[in-house]
Amino acid sequence: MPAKKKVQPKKDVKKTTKKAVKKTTEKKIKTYDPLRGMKDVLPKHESYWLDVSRISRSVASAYGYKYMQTPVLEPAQLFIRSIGKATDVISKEMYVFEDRDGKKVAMRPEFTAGIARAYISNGMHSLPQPVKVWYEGPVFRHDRPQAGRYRQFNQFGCETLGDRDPVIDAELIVVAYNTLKDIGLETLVYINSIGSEEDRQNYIVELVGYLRSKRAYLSEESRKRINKNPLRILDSKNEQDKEVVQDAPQILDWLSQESKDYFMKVLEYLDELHIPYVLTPTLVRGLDYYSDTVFELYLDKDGEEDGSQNALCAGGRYDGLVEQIGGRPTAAAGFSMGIERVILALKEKAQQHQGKEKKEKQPHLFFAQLGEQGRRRALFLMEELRREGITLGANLSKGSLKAQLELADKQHATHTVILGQKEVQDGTVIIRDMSSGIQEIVDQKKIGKKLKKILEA
RNA sequence: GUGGCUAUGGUAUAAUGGUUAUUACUUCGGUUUGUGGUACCGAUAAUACGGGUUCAAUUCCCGUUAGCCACCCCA
Repeated sequence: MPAKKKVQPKKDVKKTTKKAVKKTTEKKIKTYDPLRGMKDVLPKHESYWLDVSRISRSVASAYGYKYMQTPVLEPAQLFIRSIGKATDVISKEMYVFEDRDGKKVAMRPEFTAGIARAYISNGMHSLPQPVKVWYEGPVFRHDRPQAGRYRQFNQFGCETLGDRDPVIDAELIVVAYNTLKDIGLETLVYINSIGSEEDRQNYIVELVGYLRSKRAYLSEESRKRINKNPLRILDSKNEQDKEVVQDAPQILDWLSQESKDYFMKVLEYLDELHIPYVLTPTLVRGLDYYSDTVFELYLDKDGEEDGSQNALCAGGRYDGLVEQIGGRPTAAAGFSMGIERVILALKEKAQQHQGKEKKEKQPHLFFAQLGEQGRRRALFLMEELRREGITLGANLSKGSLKAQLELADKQHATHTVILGQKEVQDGTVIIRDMSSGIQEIVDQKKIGKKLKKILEA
């Protein structure tokens, strides 16, 4: 304590001098960064986001899926009941809080539960079955951020509710596969069946028995999981564990005949569709509601080993979920895709292929204006042109022609329309070819036609 | 949640226990007022935050925060 007291006065002196210096040199207001694990999507990445969105929705609707939205906020209990209290997603990752009425709410950690809830809330069981929907939007998980892993991220996904048929499972996989393919990513489908609830219970008993007998050879991590979550040991990355798992009983051998037949049908349909899949007996999903078919789509990197965050898409059947949250028994299945991961993969791919791909020069137009008269006339003319479907870049707040041409150049404009005092008087504009520098005087009434010609060329 | 690495203008970087913290790009302005892609000049702008050691810390130490990586888990 006495030592501390000695230091105290010194501190004060330092603080005041530092502050004094800061105050005179700058007035700094605290700035804010995005919250941990949250990302700004920047204009320069516009095309990634818009392309992925456009392609995924067009594939989904081509297969007959309809768009739907559910709220970001739902009763916390909905997710707890459906995903499972013991799962990591619920027990340590969900954003839960009390709203101003003291109601316990959660930000959705995934879409499926909300979709199932909406199916019940809106009496969708009285629609022709099955009901096929797609969705897209942000979900939230308070996990530790890493490459390809954020606390707020976006999912695109499809769900088919109200029927149980292997062809549905196969269709969902095709939609996921084709979406990624159209986006430009070749993937491999990893697939397994975890059977019915009963099958799984029987299997777990057997598995735990086996693991206990090999307890000594397991990693410390996995030993803890024997009782808590034995299925997860199956896809452990630990080398020791992998060896033990190799000889472990396989869930496929414990499926009921019905589940086995069902799964075989799914695989047959996939063969029919020429979808490359890898039968993966160790694939188990982290959410409680899955039953029978489960699958994941990974980037098809030939030879390379999968990183941990490479699952672009995952899904499966969840026949018990709707009933679990209070609806009538309703078979259902679906998948969801991590948009950030898809974009990450696209960016990596773009880097690899840099230089190989030609940059297509799309004609882009710029409108430069000079002086108050020119600006007024420009406002009017651009409005007219836009109505004709011609889009132009411009910066009306810039005064000098030099600055505007500079901007036109930065935007890779192929042609620039120039309008100054003189042109206002004459009722004309100058159209400048940016690569050759050749300029042409055009009557204002004919700009539309002229520009359309340029755009078509 | 656990462990490892990291933190300098908007971006990318240099350097240092001691004068005014380097350079490039970007942004903005200018090089005689109406012509860009080159050149030149100028302006803005940083040692993440808090504490400690020291006469002196951006530099060394500790904590916090954030980022990256691996694990856990997941999209």
